[in-house]
Amino acid sequence: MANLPKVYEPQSIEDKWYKFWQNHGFFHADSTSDKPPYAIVIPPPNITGSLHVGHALDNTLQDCLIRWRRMEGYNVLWMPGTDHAGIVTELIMEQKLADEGTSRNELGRERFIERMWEWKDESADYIVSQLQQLGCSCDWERERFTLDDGLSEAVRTAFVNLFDQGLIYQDTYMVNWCPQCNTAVSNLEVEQIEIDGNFYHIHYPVVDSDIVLEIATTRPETMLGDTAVAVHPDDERYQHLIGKKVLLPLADREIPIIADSYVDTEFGTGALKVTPAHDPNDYEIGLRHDLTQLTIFTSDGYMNAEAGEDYAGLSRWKCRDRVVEDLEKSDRLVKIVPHRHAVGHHDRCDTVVEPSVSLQWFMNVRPLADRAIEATKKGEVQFIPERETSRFLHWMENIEPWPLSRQRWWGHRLPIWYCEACGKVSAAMEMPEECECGVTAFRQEEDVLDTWFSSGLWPFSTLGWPKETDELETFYPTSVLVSGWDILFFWVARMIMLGLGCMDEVPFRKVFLHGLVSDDKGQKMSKSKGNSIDPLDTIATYGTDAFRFALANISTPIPYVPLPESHIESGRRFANKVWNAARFILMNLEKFPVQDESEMSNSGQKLLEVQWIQSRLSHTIEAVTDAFESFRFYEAAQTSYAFLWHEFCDWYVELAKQRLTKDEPEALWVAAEVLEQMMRLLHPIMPFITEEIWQQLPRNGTDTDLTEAVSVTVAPFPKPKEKNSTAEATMSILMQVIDNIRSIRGELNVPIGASIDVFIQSPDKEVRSQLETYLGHFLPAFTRVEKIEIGETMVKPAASAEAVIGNLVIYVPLAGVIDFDAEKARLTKRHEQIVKDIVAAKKTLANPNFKERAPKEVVAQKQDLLERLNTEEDKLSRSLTMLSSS
RNA sequence: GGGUGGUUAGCUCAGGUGGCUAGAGCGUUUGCUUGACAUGCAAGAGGUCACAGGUUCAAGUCCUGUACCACCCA
Repeated sequence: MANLPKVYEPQSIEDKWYKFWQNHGFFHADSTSDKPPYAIVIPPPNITGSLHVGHALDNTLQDCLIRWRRMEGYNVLWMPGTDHAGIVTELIMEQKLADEGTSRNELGRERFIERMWEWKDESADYIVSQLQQLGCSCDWERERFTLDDGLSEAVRTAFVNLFDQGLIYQDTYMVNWCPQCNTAVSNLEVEQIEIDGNFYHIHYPVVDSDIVLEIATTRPETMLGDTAVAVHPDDERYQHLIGKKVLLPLADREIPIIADSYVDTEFGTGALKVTPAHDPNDYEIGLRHDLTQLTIFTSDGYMNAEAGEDYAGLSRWKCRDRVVEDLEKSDRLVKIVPHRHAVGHHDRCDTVVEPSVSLQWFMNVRPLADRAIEATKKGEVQFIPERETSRFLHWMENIEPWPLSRQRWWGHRLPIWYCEACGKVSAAMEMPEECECGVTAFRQEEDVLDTWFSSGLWPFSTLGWPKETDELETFYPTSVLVSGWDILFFWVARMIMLGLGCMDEVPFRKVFLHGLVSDDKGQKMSKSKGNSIDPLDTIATYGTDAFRFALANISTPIPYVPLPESHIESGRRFANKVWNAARFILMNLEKFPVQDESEMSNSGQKLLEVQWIQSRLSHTIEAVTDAFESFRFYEAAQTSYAFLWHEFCDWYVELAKQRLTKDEPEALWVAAEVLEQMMRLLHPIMPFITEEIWQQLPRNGTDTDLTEAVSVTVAPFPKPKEKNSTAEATMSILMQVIDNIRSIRGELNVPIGASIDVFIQSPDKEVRSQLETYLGHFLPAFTRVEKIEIGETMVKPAASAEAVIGNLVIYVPLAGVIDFDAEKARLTKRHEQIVKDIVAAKKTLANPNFKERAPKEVVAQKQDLLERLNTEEDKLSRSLTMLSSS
């Protein structure tokens, strides 16, 4: 065996094993297998360059599930791919073009798209390599991209179907318009951000009177598009003005004063300027009162001619300044009051959106939303954590039409055809041959679809839909979707609706929504905030497995999961611990080779510590399996960590060492077997180190699935065996005795090298016998002891420290060493705690109702506790008295 | 304004359906180069489970209210 380095070196093994797995085709799913299917479609990363820590978390958790199920014998498919991510990717490209001194308009649509494809190839390759470095066991032969031919066909098919069902329609409506990106966006893409703005109070003079109406607005420039002023019909202050007109300052237009109950009398001055073309609420008021919609902005956020010649050509912000200035000059500005309010920003470019009226394509999602609600209520799709269900349902119940079209180039052009002659609109997979009017010339819609439309088809378009493929047959609906909760509405909801619409079945049975990775201040990590961790840097510094362990370890069910550096370091230490445990075992196996692998599990079967560790291992396997089952990855990680470090290494390996000094290798062989199972158990979380170690370990030869497996990746996931509560109980007493002796030594500053004598008194014959059998062997592994004496009764040796465990007392004579004050302080502290616990236990037991109503076991347990505490208290208080009098 | 989640050790978090003497990691104190591991070993310190009521034999856990924090939606 090669020399194993003292410190685990992840870099030297990760590439090797990933290539090994790929060369063996372990990740490739079989579309016609008899094995039960298990499928996950990856949330396709945007081709915006590199992955961030959120992707690392999301994909680590998916890989855990995938690897676990693969080992459990499922026919596993992890479908990978990337998303063209229309607007964001275009923004990146536009920045690149600007750096090159050109622009997308200069390039033209065709050349621009070519550039995008070049970028896509580069970015997708990089993303794939990052996922591979993370250890993701995706089926790379099936990698997809949302603009692939097949997926594009799926988009057109879905679109045409929905159009034919009357669910997709064209309409002139108010939408959120991004002047920066020059496109409509949906509500979801608008982020409300609180900003410090102002309330501008403006006088609107009432026509043919001396009265002025004071209105307050946060956006004075929009007054140029006002077509009314509204007051509440019941507002006594303004009753007499309803039906009159005001002269709109600056524009010098007369506009009506109308009554509408939308107006909040408490808010501002109770008089609302109405700009139907540039405010969603005003738009509704405008419809109710048949007001003119006066558009005053250009699509890129400048004032147009309707704003008046003084303002046309100014930007929105310049215009605001000019309007305020002019109002002041004309004495119409009453005051400016600071006012904090939420303003909608496009989430992709942070530009303030401009609500505008335009002609767009919409999808009426109501019918599919209703089906999604029904499917959810029937449990056809289940959300984890459960609270997400109500968030989902609430959103679905209040869903609004989905604006589908984007005035962009990078994406799926709508399969909408306009007849050049009669203008007839039709939806079709390809350009129609002839229009009803006999003309054969058509023009395809210029707009592209919202990116989320193609993402919404992802769970079945990647499996070949609309073709009827084996993959669809085998893997749809997929098993689970893993994603951050922040895209529940954007993506998960759309997949469910479109899945129901196209496949007549939900796209996945379970949706696991994990938290978002945040920094130690609780802020979501993001590149723009500059507080994010780069996965590749982290992997280079700590190793993939350490990083993955940390990610699994933090993924508790809270909305923001902090990932401090210390957690990743902790992961690295754990990897190193695993490495060194293996190193110890492998080094000693050279000296004590396993004689008969089929006999491994029977090795040393009569040894208490063997029975104990195997029982503890079973508990661990059970807990980890259950944790994966219910998406509690943190529990899987923590349970494995605690067992491997604090039971296996701290106790069992130390005991095995002890056996080796006597040339008894059975305990070592069991250690090898336990470790072998632990490598399988940990493999989903830490794939690389487990493979490296597992390959070198002997395997129990009775299980052919195990012995024939060429990789831990395809070895069976460990199964719990029978537990042994007797061995666990006995071991627990021994461990407590040892702990107490070590405490005495530590707290009373017994020199490390000094040997001590130990006297143990116990009235329990069985316990005495167990101590006699094992203590002599166990103690030297953990502490330096010269002589042990065990008896039913015992006189406390002079100048000794003591410890009490129930009715068992330990004396450690420390003549010349003992510090009586320290010993007294130690016992007093323990005594005080016990007295407190006794009071509490007595109080419970004193209550007659407790004995009547509590289950028998609970009562017995409590009585038992009190008895033990009383015994300990008795012994401790006696010792304390003696200490005081000496 | 509506909704959801949170408040447990110095920090970050665990504590399904109420029932051990409330846990972990990190940090911290003390002592150790003990033949797997100083990315380690050993021994400690550290908590009125936000507050106030209520239900119950029994509340960190369930209910109501309050305070504060975070997020989502309008």
